[in-house]
Amino acid sequence: MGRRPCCDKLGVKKGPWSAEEDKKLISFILTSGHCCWRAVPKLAGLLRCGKSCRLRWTNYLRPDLKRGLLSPAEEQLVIDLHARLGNRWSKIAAMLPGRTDNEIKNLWNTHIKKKLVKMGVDPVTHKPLDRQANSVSSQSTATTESKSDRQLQSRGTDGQIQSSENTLSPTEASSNTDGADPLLSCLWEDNTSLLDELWQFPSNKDVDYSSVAGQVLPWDEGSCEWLLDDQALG
DNA sequence: AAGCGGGTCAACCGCCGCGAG
DNA sequence: CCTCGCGGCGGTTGACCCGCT
Repeated sequence: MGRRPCCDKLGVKKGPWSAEEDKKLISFILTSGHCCWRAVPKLAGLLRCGKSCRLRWTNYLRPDLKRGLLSPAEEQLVIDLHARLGNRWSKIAAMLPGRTDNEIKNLWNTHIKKKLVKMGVDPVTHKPLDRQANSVSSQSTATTESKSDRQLQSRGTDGQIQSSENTLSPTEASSNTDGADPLLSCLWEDNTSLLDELWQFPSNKDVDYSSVAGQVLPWDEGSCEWLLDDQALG
């Protein structure tokens, strides 16, 4: 016997979400919340699996999502956190307000990973590739994570992290968040008033993310120790 | 202009952990 | 203590886009 599917596969729609479905999901969650994801599609009148609804909401429709490219500082933080946490994307995402685990995971796999390899850094161990080969052969355990972090940071001072690939200035990065998906902005226009009443956190329109992307962030200081100290990360 | 290949990202799949019964 | 159901997580897939030849 195989594993029981998460939802009744019969009559469950798959694939990309339509504007109509998005609208239904948004208005349902804004008015009723999501007590139980399994029940959401039925109550919202969607032919979708509960998981699919949750994913769509958390990764795309959530009002506190920050869209657009990661700022160099955010990118550096992702690298730093990955060196400590590994592929625990949800934990990493938790440190980046408005970013989703899926988004960071995608970014890591498509962009940062290659960038690190290009820089000669192993994206898995965060150690220099050549040195790592030596350490593997000599079974050296002397290199600690913090050490590799420092190596990474020092590379940053060489202009590698803030390399020409990262030509996006903070202001450009923040302006990217303004260029929201036309569909989303359309959807949110319909719900803005509702949203303001129902949500504690502000909508995309109300947030000046330039204050995040453009100003000096705590992790700009070159370390996110304070974050890691404060949070229980298992 | 058409074909191809690489990059990007939304979405799915299946496993895992946790809490309730 | 055990079982079951649910939400969450990470890996993977596939459609779409874009630049290059």
